[in-house]
Amino acid sequence: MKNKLVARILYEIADLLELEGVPFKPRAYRRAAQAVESCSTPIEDFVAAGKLSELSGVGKAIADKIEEIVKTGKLAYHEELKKKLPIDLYSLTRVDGVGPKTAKLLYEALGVRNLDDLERAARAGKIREIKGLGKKTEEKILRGLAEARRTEARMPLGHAYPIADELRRRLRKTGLFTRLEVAGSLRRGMETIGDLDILGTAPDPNAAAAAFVGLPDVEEVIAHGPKKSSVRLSSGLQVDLRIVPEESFGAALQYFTGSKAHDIALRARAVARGWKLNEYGLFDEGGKVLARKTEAEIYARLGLSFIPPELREDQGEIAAAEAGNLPDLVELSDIRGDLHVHTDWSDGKAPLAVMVAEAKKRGLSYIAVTDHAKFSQMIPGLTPDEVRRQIEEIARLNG
DNA sequence: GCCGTTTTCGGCCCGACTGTTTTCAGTCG
Ligand SMILES: Nc1nc2c(ncn2[C@H]2C[C@H](O)[C@@H](COP(=O)(O)OP(=O)(O)OP(=O)(O)O)O2)c(=O)[nH]1
Ligand SMILES: [Mg+2]
Ligand SMILES: [Mg+2]
Repeated sequence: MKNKLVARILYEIADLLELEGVPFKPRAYRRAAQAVESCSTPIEDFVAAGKLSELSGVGKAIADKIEEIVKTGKLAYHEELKKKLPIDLYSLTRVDGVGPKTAKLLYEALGVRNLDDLERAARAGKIREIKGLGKKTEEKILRGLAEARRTEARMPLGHAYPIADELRRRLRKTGLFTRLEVAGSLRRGMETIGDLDILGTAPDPNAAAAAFVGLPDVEEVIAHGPKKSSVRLSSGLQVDLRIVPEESFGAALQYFTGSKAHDIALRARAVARGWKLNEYGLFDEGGKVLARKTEAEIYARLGLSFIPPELREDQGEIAAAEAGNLPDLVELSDIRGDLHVHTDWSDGKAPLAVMVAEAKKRGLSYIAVTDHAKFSQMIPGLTPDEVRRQIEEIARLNG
């Protein structure tokens, strides 16, 4: 799967164009990069099918570039742009607090091209001498280097869930928060998540934020304010917390759930109506509140049916919501059966009748009983005769 | 460079925190 490689090159092009002062194109390249990155289908498949432009944000020009990357592993346009600034922008901007402008400044002042150069310059105390940078920036860069060198690993959704739950439990225990919800890619149910995004309301936001950055396994405080704080845990996982006024909770949940592209599209929709949408609410020309308490109100006021978080990727869901054409998502209640169930006939814990009763309680219409057969002394299993008897009991329960 | 029941041309989201700034640019969500 070459999605990561393609995204990386597109992101670099965005930074390089931005540094040249080119307007709007950086935004287009970033949007395309993000679309490719968050696409769970290999981008090669789109190329093979000639369907790259089906990705919203990818047009003819970028589609051609993606095809070139997939076929040759590189892109002439990208290499040409890099001649003017021959540095590893992608790696350098992975350092916390280092963006394209700082990377360029570091290259021009000190010849820094990569992370090793950056570390040498920081250790030698050269960075604090650059006009516009200082001691704190140098120290922050030194702290950020190790993290930037780690191989980029997004966390599987299933690993992130329990961590988020535990974090929420610990924050709730401080007694300083009234509401706490998980937002970001975790709420959207993405297969992998880059960080944890948590939204809260609190009577005393300063105290709540202080409790957050003071959690035991916080290794680094990236930002600390009454509305927004960010930390890195000792595991390397970043956690972002937004604290908003109670009445803005719906607008804030909409903002913080994202995705970024979905947020931007919704905000543009508000602008087209002469309104403004931010994490505090939807406002008309005069600043009057149109909606803010719930997400549902925000979508309704923008003329859209409610869009479930799982669909919020700006890949056609807004048009569908406007037309009332949103697909029905699979819910827990849609699960009809369980095709792998053990009972106490082998190594399961519950008797067959209990499993059947529980399955009915959960609204399942069938289960497949898949007890072990006898094949080792170590694992309990059914003999051919027991299988026949179990089949009879199943028939009785079905009857 | 992309996109569209306001448009196929003319727009392109909005705000919080930090550091070195004497008034705001850069980075990030
Ligand atoms: N309006 C707006 N919202 C943004 C922007 N960047 C991020 N957000 C919002 C939407 C995101 O889903 C949310 C959390 O940001 P993250 O960087 O954590 O992204 P997200 O959780 O979607 O993906 P991740 O798995 O963390 O990479 O903040 C932005 O540039 N503008
Ligand atoms: Mg996130
Ligand atoms: Mg985040």
